[in-house]
Amino acid sequence: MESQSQIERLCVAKGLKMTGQRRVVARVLAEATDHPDVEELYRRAVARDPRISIATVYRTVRLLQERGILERHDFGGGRARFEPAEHGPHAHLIDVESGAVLEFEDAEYEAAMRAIAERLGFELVSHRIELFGRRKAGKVPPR
Amino acid sequence: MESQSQIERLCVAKGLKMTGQRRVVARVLAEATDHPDVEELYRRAVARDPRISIATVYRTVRLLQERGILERHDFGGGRARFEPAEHGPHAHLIDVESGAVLEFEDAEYEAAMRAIAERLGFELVSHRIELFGRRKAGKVPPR
DNA sequence: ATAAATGCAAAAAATTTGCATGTGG
DNA sequence: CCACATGCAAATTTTTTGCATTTAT
Repeated sequence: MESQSQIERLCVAKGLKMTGQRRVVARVLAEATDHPDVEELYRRAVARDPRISIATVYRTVRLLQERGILERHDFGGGRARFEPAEHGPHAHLIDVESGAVLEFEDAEYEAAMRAIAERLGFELVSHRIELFGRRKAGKVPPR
Repeated sequence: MESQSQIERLCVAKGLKMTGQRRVVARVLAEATDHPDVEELYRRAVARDPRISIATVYRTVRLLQERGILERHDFGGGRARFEPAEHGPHAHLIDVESGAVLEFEDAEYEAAMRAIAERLGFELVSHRIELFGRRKAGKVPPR
């Protein structure tokens, strides 16, 4: 049997019943290096196992989101996109021309964000940092 | 005649044809201190002038967004929410319990964000900083 | 066994669009 | 005047749901 994905481990830790479908979605998410939308997740899931419906994908991402396992993003383009939350602290830089999403570490800013929240009387639960930029001439697109 | 709203001025600057409906939406947006969704914008617009349809509100926010006059946000809860872009540099703190959105200045971080983008080979076009927090016990909700 | 998950298709929401009509420049 | 904006309702798109059936524990 294939080894458990990180996402699946988190699901189990949260006491979720692990069905075949959820395992497939978990694996697809764990393997994604991009930020797929539901339609794309569904496509990838079906490729692994046709015995899954889009309704289940919707139900699953919603569930994982509520459990804090998944993060939902809106990078423009109309549809919600997802990525595992345990991806470590990070922020996004979106290329406004191509829509490509880069990630970068923001460990140094996390404390600062927490401090801001504290100042306003809040305990920081999570954060989102998104920079929208235009690739500078002469620069190679970072891979 | 009522004085022109800031948003309307921007529309004119962009060469947009100013119709009664657009003027109303512009004014509603200019007066909003919150981050209304389309439904809410429509409600407020209709209150000012019933001769407006929701389709026009959709068309208008899309147009203003494309022109960079409006910003679209996804604070969770499923629907897109809007605010004027010329609102100055700012970031949001969302109360995860109530969904309330606070704004705070982030001038001190803007330079840092720009530096990060530069490091990655990008010219910073805009950014988005969203903190999600839980109100700490004993703290009064900031106004 | 049994409470919960799934598929399917229908329903509900959210947004866009075609077209006849109205209107700003 | 006339290109473009609007209203309206229909069409799309996105997401949720009801219910009979299957499945994990």
